Amino acid sequence: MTDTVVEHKDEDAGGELSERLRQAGLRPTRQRLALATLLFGSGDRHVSAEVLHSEALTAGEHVSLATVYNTLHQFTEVGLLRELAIDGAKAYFDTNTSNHNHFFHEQDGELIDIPGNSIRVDGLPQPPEGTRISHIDVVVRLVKA
Amino acid sequence: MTDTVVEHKDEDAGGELSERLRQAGLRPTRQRLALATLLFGSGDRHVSAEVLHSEALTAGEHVSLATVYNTLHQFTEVGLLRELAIDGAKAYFDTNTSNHNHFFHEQDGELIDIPGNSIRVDGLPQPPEGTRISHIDVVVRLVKA
DNA sequence: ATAGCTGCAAATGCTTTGCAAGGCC
DNA sequence: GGCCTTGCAAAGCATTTGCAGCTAT
Repeated sequence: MTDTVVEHKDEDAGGELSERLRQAGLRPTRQRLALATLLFGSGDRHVSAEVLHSEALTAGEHVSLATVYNTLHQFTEVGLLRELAIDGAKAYFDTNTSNHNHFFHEQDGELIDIPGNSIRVDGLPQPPEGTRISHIDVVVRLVKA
Repeated sequence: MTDTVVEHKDEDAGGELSERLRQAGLRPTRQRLALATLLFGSGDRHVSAEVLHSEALTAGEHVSLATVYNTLHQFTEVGLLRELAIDGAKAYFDTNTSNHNHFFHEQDGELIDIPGNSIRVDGLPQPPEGTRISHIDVVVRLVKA
């Protein structure tokens, strides 16, 4: 009854990630812990399903692509991630769920955070009847100078 | 040699759309005129390929879906349309190419223009070395109140 | 034990492409 | 006539789904 969860080779030493998942109502499975470690282990990140999947494989954790998609959406539902609709073709997920915005380099497809406190948006018209503002996305699109 | 172009039942009476296409370097074919009429005949619009395609069919003009896609992209290249990346799954094209922004109703998928002069964005950080700002997209996401 | 997860492969939905036939200048 | 366009069907991608087997509690 003492050392129940210690078995993985990842950095979730104190079970912090397990706890975080549990509090979100998600079972801390091997796959979810592996993905959570990749996502939250090293500062703010922007990932696509494909990239996260190959990172998991590279890290020696077998996770199917379908599970990566499921997990990204589940994490998004419980507020651990934010989904970004920037590029059309593929979906990006942002580990920084606080209020902030993005530079998007149209040629490279690169995405860079802009701290939430630097940009201010003024002059918003009243939202239409029966709706309220969920949030405001500002994407500053860049091209080569 | 007199009445060469008059044959279509659309509203391009004076051949204005033909001229507009020609000036953009696109031949004014039946299909492109039909789509241009739908797009530019009635104020600012946001359309998906699918919607435009069925409108064309309803209007009695046969246009293949592939041609709708081709045409939307060609119009975008020559600046007649602007492509919007708002929703991930499908691409929207905006007939209003001037500087303005959008309300997006996340539940309905509805898109509403915000006049370009009402919103002001302050506090933009310097763009990264070697890049310049192409444009800034502001999407105000709405949910049911 | 059992409700929840995962993996595989098939299916889906939007978009693009290849290529032969047709249309505009 | 010659090059641009179109249409069809097939191919392509990212993503989702169905379902049998596995796992955390």
